[in-house]
Amino acid sequence: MVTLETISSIDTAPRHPIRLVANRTGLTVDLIRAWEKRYHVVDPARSDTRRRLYSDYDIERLRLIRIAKQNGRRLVDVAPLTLEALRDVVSEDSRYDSAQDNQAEVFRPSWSSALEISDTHDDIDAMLFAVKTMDQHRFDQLLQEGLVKQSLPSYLETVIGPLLREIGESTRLGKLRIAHEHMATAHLRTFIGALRFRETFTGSEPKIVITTPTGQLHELGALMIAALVSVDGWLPVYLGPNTPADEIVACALQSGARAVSLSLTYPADDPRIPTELTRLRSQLDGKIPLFVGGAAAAHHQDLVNRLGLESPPTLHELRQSLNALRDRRFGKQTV
Amino acid sequence: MVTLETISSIDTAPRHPIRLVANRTGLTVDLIRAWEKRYHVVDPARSDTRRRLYSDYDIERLRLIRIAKQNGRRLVDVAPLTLEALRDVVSEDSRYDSAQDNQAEVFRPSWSSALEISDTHDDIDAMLFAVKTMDQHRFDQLLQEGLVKQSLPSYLETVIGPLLREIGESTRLGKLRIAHEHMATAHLRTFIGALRFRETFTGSEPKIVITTPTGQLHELGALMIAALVSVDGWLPVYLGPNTPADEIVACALQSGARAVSLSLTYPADDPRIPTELTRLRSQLDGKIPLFVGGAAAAHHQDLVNRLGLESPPTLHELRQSLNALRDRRFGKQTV
DNA sequence: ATTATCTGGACAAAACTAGGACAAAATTGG
DNA sequence: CCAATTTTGTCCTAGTTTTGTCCAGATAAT
Repeated sequence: MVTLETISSIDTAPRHPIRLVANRTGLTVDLIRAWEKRYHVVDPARSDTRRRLYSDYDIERLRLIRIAKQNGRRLVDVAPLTLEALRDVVSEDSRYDSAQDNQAEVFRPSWSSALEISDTHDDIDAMLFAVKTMDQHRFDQLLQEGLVKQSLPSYLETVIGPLLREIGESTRLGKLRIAHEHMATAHLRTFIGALRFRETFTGSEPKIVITTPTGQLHELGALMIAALVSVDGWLPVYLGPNTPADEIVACALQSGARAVSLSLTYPADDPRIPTELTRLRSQLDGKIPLFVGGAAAAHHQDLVNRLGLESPPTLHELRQSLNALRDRRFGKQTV
Repeated sequence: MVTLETISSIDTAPRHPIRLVANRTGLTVDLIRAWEKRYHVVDPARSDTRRRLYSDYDIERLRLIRIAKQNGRRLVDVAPLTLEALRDVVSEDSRYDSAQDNQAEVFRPSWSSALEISDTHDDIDAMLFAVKTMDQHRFDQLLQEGLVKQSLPSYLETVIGPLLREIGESTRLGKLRIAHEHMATAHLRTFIGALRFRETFTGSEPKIVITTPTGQLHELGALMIAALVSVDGWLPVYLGPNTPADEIVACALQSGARAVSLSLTYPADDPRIPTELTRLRSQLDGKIPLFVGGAAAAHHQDLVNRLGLESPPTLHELRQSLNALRDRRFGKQTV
């Protein structure tokens, strides 16, 4: 059935520090306190040392109030409302003119008990929360903000990659709906896809064909690689997912690519993978190196070794290999 | 207190701040005040600090007056009318005015005529050539340049749509390789996906869930629709391709969407389509209209009629239907 | 030892109000 | 058709309220 989780299952146990609440709601710590001071918007429990401890119920309230404010409500008017009344107001505003986002659902953070240490973990948590609550605008905002905090490569490695794994995992465990995953994927697809165009190309960059082989429909890994290598002075020829070996070869030859990179994610045991890889290897001959990566690459370690493909275990090492390859051909000296 | 609940009958209780009224009516704050100053179009109550507080009745009046103005009425004439008289005027105007879809006119300037048609054909040729020669950079450049020549809706309709058909056709006939199609698709996917973000969202737009049903893997049509409706004041909730009916329903409910739009392309005879559409229709009930479009929609005409789905044959008509739906906020009150 | 949170208050930015100015657009008159 | 007039949307100033941010000194957590 399609029924959403019941509202009554909201947890009122106080346990979240103010910082986490700020991360999830997109409000600042100061603002949450100011609202409490002025209108008693929420009235969190306190630890024995007077630290505020918020419940999921409180977080949901704050989230709804943020939305109500965006709809033009005044804080004075919405502050005293109960959670149910808040839902009604937000939902009414959304029905007749609609809002940022709307209806709520419980978020039960199973894995965030004591882990809010690192900055990136907070970011990912906030992103997951935005996905769970279908807050598209906030999700885009978080993606964008996260990028300015660090370089593109480290961002991809420390935030986007883990985020993808979390979303996949949560969906598999039923903590996220497929619809949530789809929405997140669509946004990430556009976001990462657009990253390629941050770089300016001179036309003299070596080209690299990037795609996934037949049967592999998940393209986000490949897209990440495309964005990544464009930073390092490659021109990605991105073919999207599910490309037959013959087509990859044709493309590599026509475009004069210097390398080919494949991303393997799911399913890991697709019988077409060995066939396609072997075919690719033989047709590309030894002239064009073939890189293989992704979560499912490990399942084919033997094959990769036998065919002599490159399979750097991390994005970082992939970059290094590619940089070496790029410089080698140019005759530039490393070391 | 009956404050924020009943919407069945129009409430005269004053409770909405001016910003919310502006959001709902699409008028500016300044304009609402100016109308009050000059003609006492509405006469809102005041809070104890002289802030204006509007009732649902006021909002409905303002909304009708805006429509009356768009239909060519002068403010002087409609300002003193009662709500009932306003309804009569508006419904009479829209009866005689077949082009009640004023928005479309803005984006479809009359000066875009014969000259552009040949132009767009040249553009499409150039794009096809860029695809054939795997000249990604040129392809992106052409996509970008084409957009500034005309409005987004007409661009999608006259250039991107035909281009997609050309590419599909050419690939089927063997004039283009699959690799070419893949590359073009990947670039178009990112390009169209990013178009959504050209619009600035105020948070007051009604939402529309856009996706393709299970088995339909081609998402570009759906993506075009997402870009299209975002210029008309909708907030697309884009789920990408291949979404099961249950998930679509869950998403529509959770996000409070006012409409759902599906794109059917290939395969046209997938047996899952009737099942999924039927399921969708029954679970969405009559409350959320379901739009169906795309090349394969014609194959299911019977089903569409039987289920009472909306299936506008062109993008233009889809826009008109959606615009009408967007502006029809209050249920049609008989008499 | 450094970082996070607490309280209370100060301050600044944003939003609203009132009244009026101004120019674009529409209408009227010649 | 042009010119004068009216209508209408936008913008400005100045004063008020509401709201967001910041600071200082103290306590707690890591």
